[in-house]
Amino acid sequence: MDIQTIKKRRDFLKGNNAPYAAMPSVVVQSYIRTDEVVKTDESVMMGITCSKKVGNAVKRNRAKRRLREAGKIVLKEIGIKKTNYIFIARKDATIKVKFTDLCSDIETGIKKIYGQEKGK
RNA sequence: GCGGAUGGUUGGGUGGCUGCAGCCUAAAAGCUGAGGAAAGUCCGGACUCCAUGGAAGAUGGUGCCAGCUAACAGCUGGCCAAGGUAACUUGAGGGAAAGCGCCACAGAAAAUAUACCGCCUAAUUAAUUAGGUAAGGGUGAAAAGGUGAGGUAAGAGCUCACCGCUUUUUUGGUAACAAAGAAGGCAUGGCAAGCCCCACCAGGAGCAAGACCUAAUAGGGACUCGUGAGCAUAGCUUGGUUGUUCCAGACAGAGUCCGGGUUGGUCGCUAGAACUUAUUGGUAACAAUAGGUCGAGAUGAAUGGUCACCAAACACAAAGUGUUUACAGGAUCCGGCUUACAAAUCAUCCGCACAA
RNA sequence: CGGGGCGUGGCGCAGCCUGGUAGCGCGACGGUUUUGGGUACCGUAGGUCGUGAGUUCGAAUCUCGCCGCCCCGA
Repeated sequence: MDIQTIKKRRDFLKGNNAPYAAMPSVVVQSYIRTDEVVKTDESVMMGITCSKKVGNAVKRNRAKRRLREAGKIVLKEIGIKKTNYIFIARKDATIKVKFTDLCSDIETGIKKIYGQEKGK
């Protein structure tokens, strides 16, 4: 499966209105793309947000790397086509938590979002 | 041994599996892949554009002297002052007899001087008045040379000795400055990180600079000014030209508004005032010569995950186990400054104590 | 990459240029007025002036370094 990165600012802003799941180490947002332009592109897209609250440049870089690595592993398993996933790093927790816990947080976060939608 | 001073170095290491970015390639394989501060963005340059060059002013900066440097507010060496027993450290360290301003409160007086308590003389019963004086008291951060002696009605650089100060001469030093001599009898309170004066330096903007490609036969529309025109040959007037003015010079087009398209790609982009070793010159900063080396180039932005062993520190402590390993991540490049930094380590020097 | 501003009682601001006493409004607390509350009046407490140094006799104020926040231009 092909995993692309989200590069446009407006794609991130769409995530603000989308359903989200706040886990101890990460916040997950996700929505299904409906744009005319990206209709032909069926790949899974992943974006990472890492604000200044997380810390200095070293901490932000480390959080981004961990999320990128963990997101890749998880989305290979349960990623849905034509869907955008946004992972937001949290202060201290994203860096300090064990890698396997980070993966499981992302997985349960995604399942939470789409489980709720089906329930409604 | 204890306590200090100065300057420097390292900034955990090795390997396996799996991933990322660049180069190379048809593909694979392979190679390379953050720092001493990459940081803060505080200075200085290179580079690019403003066609170019010069001058002045404004504004800003620097400020003992000499040297180094591409340049600097940097560095090196020296001088002076302050601190320290010392090694050594710190210092925006020119000018207050160019001018303006300020010095709260207290105090007589805060800088053209003046006189509260005093001291002395005269008038005078006392008190007071007139005059002399600035030694003493008191105020203050600071009071118009200091100490001692002479002198005097009491005093006073009034006189003398020493110290300080000013002017000047000589000697040493490239210089800052130092030393010695002579003269003056004291004139010049402090603040310039208040305005200012003097000397020196600086054109502006910044890699989102700038250049090219694509969409695209990319350009179009409106207005204003100019290429020139007017007068009467000469000459005069009139355009913009990176923030002001002027001069030289170059240019033939320039400016404003409306509307349309893009938010893409390529270059700039890393071989350089580079790093390193040796020699020579220099007290040193540094320079020269010779040899060797090539060490990131991303653009929602690359170093991650995991395992094993070793190293150091700490805790529990019999082996061993557990925890920790700082500050911190390139964004055009370089030289500095400032700030942050676990732990380890090297060299030189000083003081005290003890031993020989 | 470049430029500018701010930090002062619990909150919002003066004072800084031109150095010497930190003040105003709201709020807090106590009292008076009222049957009670509000209003009004009187009084009281509360500030390392972001932080570290320097200049000065003396720094919220002047100068430099650092920290935090905000804004602007390309």
